[in-house]
Amino acid sequence: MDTPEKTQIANSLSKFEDSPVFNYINSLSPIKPVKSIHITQTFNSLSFASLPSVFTSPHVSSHKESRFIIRHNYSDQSKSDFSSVNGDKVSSNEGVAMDAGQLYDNSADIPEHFDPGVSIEESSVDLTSEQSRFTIELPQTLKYDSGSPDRDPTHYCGTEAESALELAGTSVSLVPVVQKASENGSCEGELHLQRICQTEQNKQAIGCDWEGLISDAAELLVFNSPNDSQAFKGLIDTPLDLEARLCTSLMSQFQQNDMMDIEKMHMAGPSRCGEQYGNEDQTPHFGETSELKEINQTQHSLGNEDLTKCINSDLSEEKNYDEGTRFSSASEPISNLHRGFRRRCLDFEMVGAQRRNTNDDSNCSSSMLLKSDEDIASKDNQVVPIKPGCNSSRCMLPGIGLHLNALAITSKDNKNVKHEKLSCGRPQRNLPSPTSSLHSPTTGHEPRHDSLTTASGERGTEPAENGIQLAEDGSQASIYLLSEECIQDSPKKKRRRLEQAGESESCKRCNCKKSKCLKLYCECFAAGVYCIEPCACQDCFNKPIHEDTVLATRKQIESRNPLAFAPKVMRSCDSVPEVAQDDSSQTPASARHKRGCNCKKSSCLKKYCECYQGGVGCSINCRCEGCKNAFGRKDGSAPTEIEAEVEEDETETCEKVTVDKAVHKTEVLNNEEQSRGSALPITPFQLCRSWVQLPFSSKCKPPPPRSLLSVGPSSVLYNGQKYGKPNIIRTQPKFEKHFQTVPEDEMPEILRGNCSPCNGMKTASPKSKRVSPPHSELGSSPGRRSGRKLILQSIPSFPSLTPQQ
DNA sequence: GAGTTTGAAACT
DNA sequence: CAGTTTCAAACTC
Repeated sequence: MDTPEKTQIANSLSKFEDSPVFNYINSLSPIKPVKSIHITQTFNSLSFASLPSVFTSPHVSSHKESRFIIRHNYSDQSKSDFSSVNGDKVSSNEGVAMDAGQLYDNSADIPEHFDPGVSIEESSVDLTSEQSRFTIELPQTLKYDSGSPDRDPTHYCGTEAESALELAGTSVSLVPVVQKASENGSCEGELHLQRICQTEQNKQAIGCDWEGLISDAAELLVFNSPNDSQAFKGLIDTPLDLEARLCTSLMSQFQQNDMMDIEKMHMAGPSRCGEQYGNEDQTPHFGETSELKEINQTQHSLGNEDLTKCINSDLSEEKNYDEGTRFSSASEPISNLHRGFRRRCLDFEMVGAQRRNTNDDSNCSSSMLLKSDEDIASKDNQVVPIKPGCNSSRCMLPGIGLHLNALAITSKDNKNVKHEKLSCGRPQRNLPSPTSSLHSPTTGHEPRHDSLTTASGERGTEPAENGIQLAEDGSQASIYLLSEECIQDSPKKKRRRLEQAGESESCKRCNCKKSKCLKLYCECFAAGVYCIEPCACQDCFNKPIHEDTVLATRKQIESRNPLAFAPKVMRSCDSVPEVAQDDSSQTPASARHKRGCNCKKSSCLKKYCECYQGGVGCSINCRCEGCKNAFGRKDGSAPTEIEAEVEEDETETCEKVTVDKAVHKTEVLNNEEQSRGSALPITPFQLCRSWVQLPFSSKCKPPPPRSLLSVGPSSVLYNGQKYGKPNIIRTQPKFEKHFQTVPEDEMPEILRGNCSPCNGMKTASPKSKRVSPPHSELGSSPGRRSGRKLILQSIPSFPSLTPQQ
């Protein structure tokens, strides 16, 4: 599309390139220029939305990922331009990203990426051009559309170079597919991508309204990029239907927030759309603000906005779902978390995401790239579930943006997903994490549920269908299943969700009565998410309405303990897969509780024990008495068994192996490490990074969320559990459920990764109840080193984030 | 669903 | 830093 639009885009691109932020980003980490792009965007976004202390919190970083940022950028700038620009840059960046990816492992894949990238660019260009058209037209007619669509496209092209590339690849293929799909309107399950494309096409044809959908799809694609083609297809397919449904039902509420939610979802992970929407209506998450406002304005302007949003939400959800499925394959546990994230993700989560981006970029980007590669390969297959591909380093990657997504899917709900997720996924409580949950497909799910719940009735029937289809497809199926469940508004389902979510933490619900949900007692608050419907809290101040209060309180708490909002369970390695691979064996404990537990009566066999709850074995840091932690005792006895088994499996599944090793090592190493007292000073940034790196990751956020973020660890635990079938307690911790399916990738990463982060976290913790020994992990594990390098690189990004705050 | 237990978080 | 209190989740009945 050589049209003037392109020229505009090119100009915008040049602007971006010229922008100091962009340059800064590029300079930051050699690892992933692509991410840098994101970052830049994030920065922009950040500037828009005040990302207060939240960002500072590691938690946040972990959870959120590029998405938010990206979107923000989009929102900020002419999206179309962005997209085009991004596309161009992406190509260039891709090279960098590719390099990073190569570093990680996927050198082989890189070429593929490039190719896809090229194709992608073209495709992106087309999209952008189309989008630009829309934008142009829309402004006239529908402004809001331009925003969403543009953004999406931009996301597509520019946001995540990796994803973009991947997406581009997918998108390209998708477009045709979509068309076909639109014509045929066939298989929803298989052809999410097609649907998306269709939706896009339709939108184009239709106009602004659809643009939003398209953009959503694009976003989804971006996030899902890896497996996108499939996921997208599914998304696309469903979206149309869903759109109609959702739109009708949800139109009123979601519109504005959807974008944000989606973004958040991506970042944080799945959370209930409905809830989020509801909340968002009141107020966006912590971070939401300027961007949302802008979006909202634009959207509001259009009556169709609702529809678009709905669609977008749907798409995003679908995407999320898809991602979730994919990622779920990678990171299962995330699913639940994602839900919560999505709906409630706070801005800081965004920040976290950003951080993640930086960190994850290395990891994620690599992961993304890897995924993308895989995806690309899989794309051809269309529906092919991601699975094991992940075995390779890529598996790890999944976590990055996807972790949240993965979390979104509850193990129970998504059996298929679990299997698929094997590749990589990460549960994160905080989710804030994690992770960021960039994509947080799960969030998409949940949100959907919430929102859908209302609409669910509408969808309700379909879900089953979708579910079936999805079942076939696997990842998608899982997504659908989730969506179905979510959709099914029946209280029981909700309950299940909540329960699951609660377990997973993704959908945390609190029951605070005296803390006003402004203390770490409150799980929601601790996880960096707003309280939502399911919460039974009293006098709750943890709501968007009280954003200022929440932020202030958060700052306070963080001032006391910078790591307060960091995931309790640390995944040591988020860093690069490469490292993870190397480290896997070396790294002591892939996941450990940040501070360690202090159990005296529970023998670390009940959820009272945070370690157990997080699915992590107790470590030296723990001061527990009579530790019988099924995931790993202080002494390491129990875990060893599991580990041994795991090891056996490892041979088969590298990831698993790594995890187990990690566990063993962690235990053993922990001892060693403790003795060593790894010096790696864990600065908050590092911690954050670590979080970010957390594949969950996130996670983040932990996403970030204490537990959320802990995803990484949980994954580890899971790994151990999974692998360690023997002693494993059936009552798996929240994470465990997720992890059951936990993708190997995650595990490997964690294992590989090195656990430095954890250590850092521990050390960083102000209270420092726990011992700092963990440092050893970082230092000890080679992988860690590599991870650190990455971290360092990524670090620069952080500063920017905080400053923005 | 109410009550108890538990351990983290917060406070002193 | 240690001890105590507060709090809410986890658990039990």
